[in-house]
Amino acid sequence: MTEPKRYLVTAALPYANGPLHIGHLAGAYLSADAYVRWLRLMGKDVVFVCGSDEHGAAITIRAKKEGIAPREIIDKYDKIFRETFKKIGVSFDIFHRTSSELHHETSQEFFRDLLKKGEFTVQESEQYYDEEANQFLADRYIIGTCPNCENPEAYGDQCENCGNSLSPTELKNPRSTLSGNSPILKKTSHWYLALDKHEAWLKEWIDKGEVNGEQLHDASRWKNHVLGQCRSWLEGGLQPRSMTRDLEWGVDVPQELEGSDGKKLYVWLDAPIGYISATKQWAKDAGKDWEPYWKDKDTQLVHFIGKDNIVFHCIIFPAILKAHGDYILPKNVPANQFMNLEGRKISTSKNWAVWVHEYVQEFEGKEDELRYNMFKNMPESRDSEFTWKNYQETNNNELVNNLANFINRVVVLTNKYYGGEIPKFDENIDFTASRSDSETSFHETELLDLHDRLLEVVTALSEYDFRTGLNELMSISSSGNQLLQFNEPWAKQKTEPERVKAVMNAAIQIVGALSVVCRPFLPFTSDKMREMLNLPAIKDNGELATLLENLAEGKPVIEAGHQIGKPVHLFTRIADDVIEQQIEKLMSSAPVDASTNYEPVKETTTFDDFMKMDLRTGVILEAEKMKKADKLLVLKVDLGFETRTVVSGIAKFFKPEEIIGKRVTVLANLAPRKLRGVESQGMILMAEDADGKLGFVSPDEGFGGGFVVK
RNA sequence: GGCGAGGUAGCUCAGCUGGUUAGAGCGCAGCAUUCAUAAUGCUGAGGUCGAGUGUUCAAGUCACUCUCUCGCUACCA
Repeated sequence: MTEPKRYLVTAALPYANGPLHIGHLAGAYLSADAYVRWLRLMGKDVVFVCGSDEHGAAITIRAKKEGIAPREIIDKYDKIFRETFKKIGVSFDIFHRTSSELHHETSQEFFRDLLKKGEFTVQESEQYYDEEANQFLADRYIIGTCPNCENPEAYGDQCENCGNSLSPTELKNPRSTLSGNSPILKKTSHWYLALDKHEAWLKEWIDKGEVNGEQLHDASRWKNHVLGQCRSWLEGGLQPRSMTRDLEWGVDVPQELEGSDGKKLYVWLDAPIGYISATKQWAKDAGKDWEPYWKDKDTQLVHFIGKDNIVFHCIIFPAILKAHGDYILPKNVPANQFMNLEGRKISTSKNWAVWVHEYVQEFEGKEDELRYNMFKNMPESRDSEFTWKNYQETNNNELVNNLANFINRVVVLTNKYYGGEIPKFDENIDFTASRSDSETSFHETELLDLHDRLLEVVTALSEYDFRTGLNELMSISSSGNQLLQFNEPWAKQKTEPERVKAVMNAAIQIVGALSVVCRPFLPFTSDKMREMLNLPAIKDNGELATLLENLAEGKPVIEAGHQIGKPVHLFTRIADDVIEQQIEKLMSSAPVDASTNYEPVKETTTFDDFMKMDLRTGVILEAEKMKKADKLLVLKVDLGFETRTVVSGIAKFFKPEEIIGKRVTVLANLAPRKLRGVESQGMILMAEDADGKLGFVSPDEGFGGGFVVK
């Protein structure tokens, strides 16, 4: 495979329904950013696109709940995204929005095109429609009389009395749960992408990186978990997938199409196309042509995403791109796994997270410190963990003690001995080399060694191995510390000043190289170093490539005679109390937020309705786990007058042997229902806290089974 | 239950198509050192590679069984 002419790098579009946390950074954005910054330093033609994902049901539902327009929500988070990304140094060439006109046009155009190419099948059906609520009704929103058992409260998908599954049109006297009115049947059609048609080539593409015998990428370079998940999907057989929805908020299905009324594009069709519309907008702003970036075979397309997005980026979107015909396929999709926080999963709803917009505020000027820790613990091939303690350790022990300290030593000594002027030296003087500890080494081999070590960082980055790249970076700094330690300029300055000049010159070359190669990971530090060294700011335009060429030819990074600036502390220690404060904040904010998350009180009911329920005390006699079900326990409950079999979804929280003899509250007159083939004759009442944890509602000691609860 | 990904030194993780005494960073111990933000360098201790069985001249690396963690999925009236 030849060297690509240009690169297009995408990072997952963040969903505009909440701010960014460190999991987002570790999942996609920082690796993408390092990759792009590296490409720029190598002088490559690269475009880095992203944007807010602003459609979909979750935003609609939330807007309704809060009584505001979806627009308010997406504007709020789009703004936060932009500020946060900028502050943490994620260097998009464009951050676009899927609510933009250009995006709507682009997705519709795409849709039309796929339609024209016969990629869609239209499946028409009659669906209930609530004229008052002005929308089609999902099955669960319809209640009616069951055709089998005459239960008047059967749902559109299932009757809970007889357990039969139903379709809404089978119900007698259907009514809408939204308005109570009887809905009307209305024809509706949806467009299905014939994914099954693409199964064969997708298989070949995933397995071998080939399409029609043409080698497009090296499949062995894709991550295991990415390949595994794709194969799992392909094994299951691909089904046609609906690409339209009955929704109010989203990209309209092209209006000229029959039946497009009230229909929107499925967000998962619209979102990846967001990469394309973003590229278009970028091209427009930059006066470039967007098409080669998406359509030229010499372009390398890379999607950076979290593991939750794998199938969409590796199966569905490629199918769409291929179906369209003109578009290239991604060269790699280096999806990361998840990052946990202090031993628990990051959770937005439980407020168990480190919010990036808060971090950049509270730790202003310490953006690279977070970036460093993220790269260090990047969940490249399995879930990883962020802890504040570890953040402190990596900062103090690695950034301060190793990197910043090395640079500081060199700058301080150079200022002290030479007034800040990089010394000229005699090429024939030997000094101890950093890595080999041998006396035969001299200046030139030190430069070549530096060249090789930079190359190792470069190689790691090209293989999406950011963790290794970071380690290589730090080992360059370590070798600088060795160089000083072995040669002891502070001791030799008086006795062998000429030799010290050679050593210090070599040391400053390492610092100069670090100022360039640290940039993909630590962009702010890179800038600070350039300033301290009194070197021109990096324009992200091939500086690293030039540096490598020079070193290969034995040319120094910085010429002797150059005047550097005064020492500045690049990183400073983070004290224990700062870390303790953060941990405290995390611990205290989590439960507080959970408690504000109470379920709203339901609509007022009547005493009569309440009295319809027959609640009884009960005692669990037997309990066993339901086979082939993770959550279900089959219980025998003593109700005094009889023993009931009750199936309950509590297996995650209770072991069968532990709950025998437990007093419980039972809804005794609930219609029986079959669950996994076992008839459940009642329901055990459970309390559920904000974390979803369950607890029994138990009568006091002394109550046996069968007594009335009222 | 089905499928996928993992379980490697105290911690965070590398170990590609099976091949000499299993690696890195951090932490820890000892020694050296002071130019530097009590920083640095050297040396060292630490692992029956989740458990078991098998294939092989040879297995962390392949196969099977089991077990634990995470994700998707089904089942929580």
